Amino acid sequence: MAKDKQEFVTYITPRSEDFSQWYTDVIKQTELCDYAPVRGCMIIRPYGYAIWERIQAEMDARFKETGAQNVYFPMLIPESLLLKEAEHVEGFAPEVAWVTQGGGEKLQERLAVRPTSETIFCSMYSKWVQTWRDLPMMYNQWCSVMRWEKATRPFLRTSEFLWQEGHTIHATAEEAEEETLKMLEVYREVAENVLALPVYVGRKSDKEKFAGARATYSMEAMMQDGKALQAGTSHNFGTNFAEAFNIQYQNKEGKLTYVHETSWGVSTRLIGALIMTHGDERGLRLPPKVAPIQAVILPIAAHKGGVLEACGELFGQLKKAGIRVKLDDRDTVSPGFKFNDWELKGVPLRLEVGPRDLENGVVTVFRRDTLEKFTVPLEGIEAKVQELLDEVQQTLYDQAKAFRDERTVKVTSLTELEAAVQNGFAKAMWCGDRECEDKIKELYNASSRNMPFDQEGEAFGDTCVCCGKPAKKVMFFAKAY
RNA sequence: CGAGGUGUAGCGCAGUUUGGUAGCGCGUUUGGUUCGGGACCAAAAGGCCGCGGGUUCGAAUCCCGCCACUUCGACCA
Repeated sequence: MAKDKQEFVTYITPRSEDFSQWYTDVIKQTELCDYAPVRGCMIIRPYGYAIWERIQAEMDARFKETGAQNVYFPMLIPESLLLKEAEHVEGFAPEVAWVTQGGGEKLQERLAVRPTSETIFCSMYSKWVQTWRDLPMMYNQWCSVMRWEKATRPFLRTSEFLWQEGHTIHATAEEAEEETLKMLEVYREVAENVLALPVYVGRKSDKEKFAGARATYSMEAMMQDGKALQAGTSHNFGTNFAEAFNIQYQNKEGKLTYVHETSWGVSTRLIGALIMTHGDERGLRLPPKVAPIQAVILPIAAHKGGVLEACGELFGQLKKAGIRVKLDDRDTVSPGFKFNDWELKGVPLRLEVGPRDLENGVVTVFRRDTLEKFTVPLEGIEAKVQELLDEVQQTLYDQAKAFRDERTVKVTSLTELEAAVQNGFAKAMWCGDRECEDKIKELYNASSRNMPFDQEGEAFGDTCVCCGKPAKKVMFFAKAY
């Protein structure tokens, strides 16, 4: 035991030095995932999957409240189906993986490994929908999709990724738009209240919208290197797909009418967002509401009498109070190792129980968010832990929001925009022309993110940041993942 | 797909310039002492040096080809 080693030693690359390397280090050391022996694919390991399960649980409960039902559709989509909607094909064709052979025989028609499932949902809608009484139909599926990405990065962009895709059809344009916005709001609420990720919600430009959509809405989060991460999307397709797939119902007047369709999705990318938003020099910091382990109990000098017993009792108390708690009673590693291990893994609270604590009837608590260490009486510990968890949740959100707000800059010239996107978001007035988006991308490698809903209230000028022509749109620009 | 970079023990790397038969740190195994911030001592195990070909008495090292990974661009949840 080296007594002189009092200071915390980091084993990961500092964020400030190389953010990418820091991200890679954190992922590796926390054992969230590993690279698979398959091009661009990753293996999600137990700890990473546990986080995904928490996200799933929170999302799924809300989906059900909105009336969406879970279903499962096939992974393979016949080429003819995929080709039916022109814009959709054009958008996805470059990144589709194909199955051309089965059981040693060449297939008559090749099958796409789904990059997304609109087309196969549509093929079924056309059979299922007869009358206005059948509407709306609201489905969701948890599955994986595959996109043959050129450059991949764990959780942020992999060839295959886990996600949730909701697909709904409605009788009217109004209902479809309402659904699209409602689901975006569900995403925002989970992102901010559960994941502690402050997001900007708004509408995508035509350039950036989903292939085949009439309108795409997104939530955009800011990572600690100032880059934007699209953390969830909700699309309104209008009757685009309905026309291509002939999805019609008989309305109350007995007239055949096209349905209005939506889809919405979030993916394991949210885990990447958690890491890149909350992580620090010691690794991951998980908001208590998504943390698979909210508090870890560490026995100190466990070989001494009474310590393990006290830990076991504390564990039982907290578990009974509904806290996701873990007792780390490994006798193979030192307490110092465990401190670092759980800090790296982002567990919000650490409860140390040693002989000294027992003498005083307290536990030593360490907050992962503020790195504060203090003692708390064993008496009434459940309530105190719950209170601390709530505080950590709030602090992480507040820190992330302060960071984002500070780095979101209103700009009125390209010079200002260039400076702003170096370490955050530029909020600018924009004429709405594709040419200006392209130019900003070309010059500064920044893309349009989305337009806030309250355009009137947010406006701060009337000329385009790029071309100087009249502009009514407020748009966020940023470098993006 | 364009431009770089890297492939050597589970992980991180040195060795390649100037060819001579495989090294370091961490981890792992065994034993002992430890335990309030990544413990210490001792011993041990672990290699198709990315793949294929060539040059050479001899190749991790030189030459040719391929593959994989990776960074930055273009494309994307």
